[in-house]
Amino acid sequence: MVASAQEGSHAFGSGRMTAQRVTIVDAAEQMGGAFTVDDLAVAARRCDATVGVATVYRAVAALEESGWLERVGERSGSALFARCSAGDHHHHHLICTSCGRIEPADCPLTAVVGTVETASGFVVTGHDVTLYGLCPDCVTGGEG
Amino acid sequence: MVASAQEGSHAFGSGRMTAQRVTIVDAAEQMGGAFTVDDLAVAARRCDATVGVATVYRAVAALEESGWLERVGERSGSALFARCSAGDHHHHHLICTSCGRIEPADCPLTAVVGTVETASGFVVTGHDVTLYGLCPDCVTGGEG
DNA sequence: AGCGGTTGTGATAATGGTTCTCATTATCGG
DNA sequence: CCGATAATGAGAACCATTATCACAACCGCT
Repeated sequence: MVASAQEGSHAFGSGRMTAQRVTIVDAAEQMGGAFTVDDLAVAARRCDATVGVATVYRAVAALEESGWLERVGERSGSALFARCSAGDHHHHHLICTSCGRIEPADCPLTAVVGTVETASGFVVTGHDVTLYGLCPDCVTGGEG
Repeated sequence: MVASAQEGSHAFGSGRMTAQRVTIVDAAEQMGGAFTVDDLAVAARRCDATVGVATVYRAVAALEESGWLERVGERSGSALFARCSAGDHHHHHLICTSCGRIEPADCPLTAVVGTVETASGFVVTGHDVTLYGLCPDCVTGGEG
């Protein structure tokens, strides 16, 4: 399924669905795992060579705002983004250090925040959690 | 206690202990909570106006390498560092969103990693955790 | 279809943090 | 003190990101 400019409600939530944004959304959908803004710009330009860098940055910002994309870390100074497949649900990410695959993970912290608060005296209002490891494919394929 | 150039073993682990590095280490010790490289450079220059930015960056990199400093996040595009008071012990950080104070916290994840692994099929090999909240002082002083 | 207001676009300049360059200087073991 | 070499400082270079600005596309309205 490919994004369409005709949709009244789209990945951007509000805002106009322009041809460039369709291109960018399509490119993002075809990305496997995480990507930088530059990766996305390169991919988008394969469909429409006229798409400007600034447009990609703006589109990514808008897509992140709408929750369709999520910032999942960084790689050598560039922000990494990925499709968010977990919707509004509070979650974090499992990043495979072998193949780069990114999966959402239920927040493992809610159960232990109280313990941390008691131990530290802090009132915890938010947190970042990123788990690194090997995805099932890389575990079975790479072990041994 | 102030760093001394005479010590054979110092914050840098290996490498030469120069006057500039002493200045930088002293400045870092006098910082409360987290600071950017620029903050540190400004502070160091209050003692020795000739300390260059590049030197501070290099010193911070070396101090991070030796474990004496730790990268604890970022603020508006600049990396944040803080003295590591937890030594080699595996830990994370509690960052007060009100005063910026940073405290080490025991890792709350070890107990639940197994659950995540079972649920996801990933083999978790590492993780980043940062907790944001209000430190005891800001809770009692800022509430009500 | 025409209009006006708004939003998005693209090229490019600007910004800002960080790293690199390189000649010079300081440190350290002997 | 000496030689080897790591460290320094000034500024340029670098890179990701953001701002600027003139122009085009889109929307609702008539």
